[in-house]
Amino acid sequence: MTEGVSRPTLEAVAARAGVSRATVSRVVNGGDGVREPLAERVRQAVAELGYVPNQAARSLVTKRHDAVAVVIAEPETRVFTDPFFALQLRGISKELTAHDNQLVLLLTEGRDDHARVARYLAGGHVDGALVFSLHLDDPLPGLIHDAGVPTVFGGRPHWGDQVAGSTRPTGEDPGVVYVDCDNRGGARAAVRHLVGLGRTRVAHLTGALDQTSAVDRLDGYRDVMAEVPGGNDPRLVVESDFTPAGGERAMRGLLDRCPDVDAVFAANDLTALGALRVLRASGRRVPEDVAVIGFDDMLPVAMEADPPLTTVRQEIEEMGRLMARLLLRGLAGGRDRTGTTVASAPAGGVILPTTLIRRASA
Amino acid sequence: MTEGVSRPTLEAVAARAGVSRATVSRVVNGGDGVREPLAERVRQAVAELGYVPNQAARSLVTKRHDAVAVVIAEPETRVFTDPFFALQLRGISKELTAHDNQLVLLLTEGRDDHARVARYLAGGHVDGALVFSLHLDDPLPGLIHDAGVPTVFGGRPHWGDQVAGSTRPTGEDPGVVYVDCDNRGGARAAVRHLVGLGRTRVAHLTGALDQTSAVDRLDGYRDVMAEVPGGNDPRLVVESDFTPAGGERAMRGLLDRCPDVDAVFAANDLTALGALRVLRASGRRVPEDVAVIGFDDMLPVAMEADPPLTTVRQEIEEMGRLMARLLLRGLAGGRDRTGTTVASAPAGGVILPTTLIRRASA
DNA sequence: ATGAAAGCGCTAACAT
DNA sequence: ATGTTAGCGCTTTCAT
Repeated sequence: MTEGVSRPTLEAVAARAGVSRATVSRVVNGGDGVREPLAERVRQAVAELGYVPNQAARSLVTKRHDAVAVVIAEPETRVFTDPFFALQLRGISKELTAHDNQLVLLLTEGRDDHARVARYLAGGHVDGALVFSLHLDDPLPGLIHDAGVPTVFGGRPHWGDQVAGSTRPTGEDPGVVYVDCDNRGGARAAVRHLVGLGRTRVAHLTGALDQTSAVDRLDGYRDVMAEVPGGNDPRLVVESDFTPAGGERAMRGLLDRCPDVDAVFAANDLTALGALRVLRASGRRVPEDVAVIGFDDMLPVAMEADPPLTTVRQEIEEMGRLMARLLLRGLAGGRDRTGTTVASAPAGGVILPTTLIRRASA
Repeated sequence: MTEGVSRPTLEAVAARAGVSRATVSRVVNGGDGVREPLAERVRQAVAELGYVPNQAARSLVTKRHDAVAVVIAEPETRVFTDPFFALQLRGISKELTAHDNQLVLLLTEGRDDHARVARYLAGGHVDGALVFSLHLDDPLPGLIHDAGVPTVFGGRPHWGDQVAGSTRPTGEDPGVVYVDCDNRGGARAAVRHLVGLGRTRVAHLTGALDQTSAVDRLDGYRDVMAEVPGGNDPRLVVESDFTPAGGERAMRGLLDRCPDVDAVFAANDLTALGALRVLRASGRRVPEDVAVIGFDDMLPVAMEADPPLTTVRQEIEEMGRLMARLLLRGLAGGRDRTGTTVASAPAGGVILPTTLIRRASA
């Protein structure tokens, strides 16, 4: 661990090139309005001295940081057993990098961290925030909103959508920007596929219902089942929690109450995995006796399952990219001279499509 | 996406409290040498105005950033199908947060990104770096070393350890600090367990051998097998790549050449998963006919495998914490008045122990 | 113990 | 087109 000596400043470059600081600054920041021979001399000096601008000094005057925070609020362990966030991060990172922005990662483990994050965001260290908050009762979105930082949410946030039955939730804050996948549409496609297979007793193992994704998938299931004769048997819906253990539990309960079930739509791949195991243990064959579909296309789980899982894929990385792009666009487009951000990002949500991936389980 | 108005400055707080800027600064930074009544007035003003220090201005004078970069160099997809980095990140984040440091995440996808990262690090935006680079031929560690930023590596880096047979690799750069798990010892424990079970034909499916972890695990396997009669049959070692598909391929090859194999130590859980499937397809029972052990204790893979996987667990999150702690300690301890870092972090590597987790597969 | 003042390195008016 | 200059908000001597 060695420390370099103090780095050259604009001043030093200016001296070396025999110009003023302002000229160097111009060249370094794009070089408009500097004649070529001079600009070249400056670039020379920059290269020779290995000059790198001091970001702190720059931010101090520009009030820009070229940095955005990624806030992941997840007290549960799910984040860390699921490549979901890793993929989102990759997408975000790629997009940010392409626009010379840095990614400041803020992980929160619970209530205590919320204050810290809110303070950081309110402190104006970053130009904007990308926020993941999966739980309906999470105060973080509100805190962040109050912090007044331009924000894009990952996954539909909960505000004011008590009416779970509507396609576009009522009371949605028009100023809130978010990116999500088409949970409801994906669920519909899955259940339709099952019904199309001729299955008549199609069950649903839900996700944790304090997350909008779980609610939306349940809604999608109901959309289709409402049109199927005998499809609204409430016993076919079992609440679970997105985990394999939860999937097992739910599947066992389901088998008890509805031994005649011939298809299962699980809220995610992990849940499907648990269901698969219980089905196997019960002597049922998949997909012959019971067809199973998951959600996420979480690799390697889906592909390595036995049998390989038919599932609804969401383009996770693309969601990340999109979030970053929306935020950056908002930042670039915004800000009139009073410092107020001009509305330029699309308000409301952007929903990415899902695709049904057919493998062996359904 | 709304923008707040400009935030209060030190000046404003000073005016409000009726003191000088210097006094406010003292209170904000710990408050030594300010008498209580006055200090309290300042704290009042800070609270009333909701003052948060401007980090850019502060960094400009202190030359500290209270931020460290986490560099993850991983062109492969492995990072994103494996909760490994997510867990490390969590550990790092916790430790950093506890010391009021921010985490700047730098993901690299290939050579192009290396220059960018090197520039960023050399640019003095962060106080130090935590670097993950899994591949032996990766130029990044070298670049980072040249950048002169205090650094702690995750996983033993490759420099000068061509002599794979020694416990402490010769030629190890004494200035390099890294944290790793005891890959070799863990491998030994796994293989010893297999041998203790009475297995005589114990095979090893290696990881990608351009990664030190794979090499070390192979070495551990060889350590034990060298003492077993007939243990150095080269056909029992099959090169693989840490993926399930690779595990399948390797296992098939192994079965062809050594149908009498009765135990397999896979370089990681994913590889074991592939092996498990091939074994099942070949009609062999696990563990009765062939015992299988993995490495990582990667959940949910290991626990949800069929049968649940006996494996070598490494404390991934703890490794992350430790890396951060070492870096921070080096930063805090270091720096005499000339700005040169005083050696205070332990040179060389810190190796965390592994534990064998017994489940059903061996 | 407190205040006054000098920058940290940079950008952005404003001159020329 | 280029140079001069005034800060950005903070910490840190140096006086008092």
